[in-house]
Amino acid sequence: MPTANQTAAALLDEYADLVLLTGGDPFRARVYAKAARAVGAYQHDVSQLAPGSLVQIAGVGKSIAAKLAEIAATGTFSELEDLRADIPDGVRLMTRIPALGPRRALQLYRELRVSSPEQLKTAIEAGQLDNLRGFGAKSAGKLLRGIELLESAGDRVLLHVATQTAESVSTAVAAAAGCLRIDTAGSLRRGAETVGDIDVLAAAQDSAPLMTALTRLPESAEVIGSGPTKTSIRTRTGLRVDLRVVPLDCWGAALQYFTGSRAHNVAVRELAVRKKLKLSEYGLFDAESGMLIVSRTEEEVYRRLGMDWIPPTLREDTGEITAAQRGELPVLVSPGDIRGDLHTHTDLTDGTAPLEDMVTAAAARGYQYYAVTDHAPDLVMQRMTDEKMLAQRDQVRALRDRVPDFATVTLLHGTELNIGPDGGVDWPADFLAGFDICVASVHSHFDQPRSHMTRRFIAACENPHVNVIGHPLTRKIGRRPPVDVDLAELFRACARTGTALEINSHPARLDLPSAHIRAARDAGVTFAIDSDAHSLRDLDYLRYGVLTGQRGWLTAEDVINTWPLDRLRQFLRKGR
DNA sequence: GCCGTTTTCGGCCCGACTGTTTTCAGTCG
Repeated sequence: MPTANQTAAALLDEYADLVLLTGGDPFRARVYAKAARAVGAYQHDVSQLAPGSLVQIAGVGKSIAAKLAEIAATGTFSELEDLRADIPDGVRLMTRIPALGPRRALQLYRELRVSSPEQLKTAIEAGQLDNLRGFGAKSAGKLLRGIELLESAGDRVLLHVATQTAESVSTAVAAAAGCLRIDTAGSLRRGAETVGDIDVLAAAQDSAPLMTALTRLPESAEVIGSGPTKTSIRTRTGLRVDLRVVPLDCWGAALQYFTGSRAHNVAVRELAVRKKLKLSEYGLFDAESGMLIVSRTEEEVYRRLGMDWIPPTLREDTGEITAAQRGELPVLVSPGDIRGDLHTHTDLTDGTAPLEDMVTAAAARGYQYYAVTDHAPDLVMQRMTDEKMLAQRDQVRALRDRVPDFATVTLLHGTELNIGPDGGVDWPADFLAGFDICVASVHSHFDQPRSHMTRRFIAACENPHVNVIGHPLTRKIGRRPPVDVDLAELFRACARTGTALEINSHPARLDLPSAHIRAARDAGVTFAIDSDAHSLRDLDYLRYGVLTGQRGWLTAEDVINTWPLDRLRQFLRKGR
């Protein structure tokens, strides 16, 4: 996705927020927020498009097209600057405090001149909210806790952390009396990169025992709210968990609704309205008579709306609804399609488990092939040498011959090369030729300017022994930004040279990110979904990479480690 | 501000919970 699109999307989004904050038309704000999403996900660079082409983007009309053109020319647009002058940036930040929305943030600014979370904290402590209409003692306490939460930052957690919490909550609630069914919904079910809160859906006649099971969890630190259909807690680690309980009869409609995303749901509901129907978490109804039509399964709900069932990982309102209506949804890559892992480490470098243990675990997972790819000498702290690498190769060959232990899994000996500042790698061609597979990754010099970084990656792709570019953007979620590389150029180079891009499955990486995968696939790139395991447990991270690939609309055909070994080997020869 | 298998104007997704007020607005998902 072009960077210019992200910039333009952020400005449109900010404008939508400021419209709400200044008491403007909420429908106008929604239109801008919707246009921001569409621009952010658009495949072409909006700064290079004429207004006539800009209106092709869903949700962009003449007026927003003009603003996009203004952004391309000046980096901003005048209406946004007017609102920015009207209201301090801190007021927008105040709306990120839980329980404080645009209306009351504006009230606080107008009546108390409070314009940041810090100032709000001071004002509450000074008792300035006591005489403010609409604010009571409870509001003050709630806002104070909300400000603390905002200050403690880290408001979203990585996928594996959320998964663990969700599984522990689900186990406890499922054991409550009368729980008929339970599943995780929300962004976790959609396989999003990070999770802000955990949504669990359960079915029961009587919800009370389930709600009690949730609030009495040992990890529950605070009950945020509790009613007959919905209870919310905050865990000791600060993670919010929402439990919704519905009758079994409306399971499908409820699961559809609570899975989201919000953008997807809004689009689906608008579609329902156009068909004279009404969709809620309780079912799909005839709008006029109020008669229930379907509600038991998601498949029925989507079918009755005139489309195929949409996998949760696609539900982001980025074209999946149209594709489902036309019966053109891709058959997504699934965990069962994965025949092997092509990027793993052992304790020869920075892994924690010995070769044989890793191979045993891989065989137990039913893999048909498995590549050992320890680090190469240029990462000096790994202390790799030619001799150590060749000795490992002998060990791998010996294990390969140990029938019947490893008769079912073909072992590949590989390495994870380091892409140096100028695109060179650790070894010359004759030594590289001895490997079955070479992954190559950037591990340093992250701040090179775009043109240099792009040349660096392309040089690696053009190396006839480099098969996979590992964690291409080298970002770490919430900790290290992505490198600045011309992605369109990189994708072209990968397609041209027969080099796959990795989808690194580590939950802190998820790299290549799903936002870029579709564009890469459209450019003819193939992918390797790898665990980059440094321990036995890490092998299981592969499932997060599969979710990421699904979010990028990938089929098994797009992923080289779903291919049979013969076809994979031919790809790894890279035309040599 | 956008959009049309009712429409070029008049709509724009829907419901639960909370706090404060006393019938409802604001916030959230």
